[in-house]
Amino acid sequence: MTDTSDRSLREASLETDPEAREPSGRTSRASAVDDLVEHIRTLISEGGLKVGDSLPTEKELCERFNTGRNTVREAMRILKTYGVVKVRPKVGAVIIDERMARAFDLFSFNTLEVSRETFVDIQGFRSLLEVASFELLFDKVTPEDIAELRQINTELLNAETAVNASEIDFRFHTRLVAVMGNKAILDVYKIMKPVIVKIMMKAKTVQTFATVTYSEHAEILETIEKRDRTAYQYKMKTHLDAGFRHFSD
Amino acid sequence: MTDTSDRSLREASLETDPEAREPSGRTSRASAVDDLVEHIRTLISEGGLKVGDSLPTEKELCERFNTGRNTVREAMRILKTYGVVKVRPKVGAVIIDERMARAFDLFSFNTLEVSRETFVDIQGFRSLLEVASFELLFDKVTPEDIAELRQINTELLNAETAVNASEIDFRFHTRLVAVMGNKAILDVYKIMKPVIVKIMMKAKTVQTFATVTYSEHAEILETIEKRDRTAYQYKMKTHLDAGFRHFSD
DNA sequence: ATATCTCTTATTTGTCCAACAAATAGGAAT
DNA sequence: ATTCCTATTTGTTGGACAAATAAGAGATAT
Repeated sequence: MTDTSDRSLREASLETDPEAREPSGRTSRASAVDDLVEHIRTLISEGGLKVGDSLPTEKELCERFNTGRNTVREAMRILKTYGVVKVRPKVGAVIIDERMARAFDLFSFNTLEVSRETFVDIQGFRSLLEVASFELLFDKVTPEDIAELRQINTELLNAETAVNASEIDFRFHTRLVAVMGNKAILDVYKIMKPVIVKIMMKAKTVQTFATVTYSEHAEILETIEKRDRTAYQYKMKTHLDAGFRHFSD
Repeated sequence: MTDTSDRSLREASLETDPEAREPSGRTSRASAVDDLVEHIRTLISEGGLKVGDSLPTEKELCERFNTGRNTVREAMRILKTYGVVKVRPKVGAVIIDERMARAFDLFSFNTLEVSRETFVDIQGFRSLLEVASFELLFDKVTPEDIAELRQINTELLNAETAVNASEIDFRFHTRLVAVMGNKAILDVYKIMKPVIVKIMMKAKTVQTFATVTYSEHAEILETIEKRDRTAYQYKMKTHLDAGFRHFSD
């Protein structure tokens, strides 16, 4: 009873000023949560809030935007999932920037099978990063890099499972890409990790990793050491295309 | 009163079987929401649910995992933000895969200024995609591609604002990357859009776009038409490095 | 009689409120 | 300076109602 009257009263007061709280000219036909997310985003940008600054408490957000606490919580949950705020009890919501880490989570849902198209696309991309950019790679690589790469490669020999081995395989190629010293490229590589690892494991046993993969890596490292451009491109391309025959569709 | 007794009763029953509901061996010290997300993820994978299949209703999830409805809603909100479910009133939550689209949202928070490091990284990446991959580009490009690129470039002349012009500039380069026919590369490019557009706008007016940028694009298109590898690489590299001098730090 | 359309109904999601538990920052007391 | 207490804030739950809508019931035309 009292609840009902309260509601109609509150909603009536809202009706007198519909869409007034919309910062941009959008239609406001979205859900209350989406609206609120938009509000908080403008609150961050127009308030000039930087990483480390705090957002108002849940209660203050309720009052400021005239909405319920669960709505505020769902909006904050979205922002948390985006990796732009970190909520700590009592101290409130602090602005962060962990969007890259969230992107990793995003693609870690690994239920779907890798299609032939995805395989071709991903390996084509990797070919671009790891084969075509050999000039940059040869220019920047140091003996320490090669030593580390060789160290990672030897771990392949002791891997106990194919899953374990594919993780090491991925680390080898990640370390190679890291030589280029470009953070954006490295981030992209890490984001793609789940798919790449899945491709690496395709039709491979732990023995395959310890024999075929290991020696291919070793040969690739030799071409890098000798700065043999032609051999590097050939070996790496062959290495990346190895899994191709398993898509006989 | 009744609320309190109910609660303690329920929680007591839970205490008898702590962590029993944990599918994996993780500590269960995470929040109820995070636990529930994990539960639903295993529900999807172990249930073999595919895109298009439906999840149980909120109420069923409450009963099955013995949790409150708002907790279920926050968990579903996370999954919605990830782009793995789409919830429609009455019909329930349907499994989708719009993670790539969500990744775009993720990086569309554009409050932070582009640092010199980010500029160098991003442009280095673009250089890899647009300069180093000229062989692939020249191999696949068609007269229709070039016609479309030229059409996009002419739109630069009629742009009314710098924001508008930078969007067209981005479309030009996106179209160029699309020629390679690799979806993964194109997706990465689109994800980076906010940063790239911000870089494009750096210290440029709408006049700059209509004069300098326009003619640089036109020259690049000519080198592609003539399959002039050397000229293409030089022109494109120069084009990408243009904004460099604005970082005099 | 069948098909199609409209209306009703029951179910489900969206939002809000109230209550309590858990964590903790900040102050009070020692 | 340390310890304890308290008030505030977030985390979780239950309940209520509004809004949307899928499914079924009923009406109408062919």
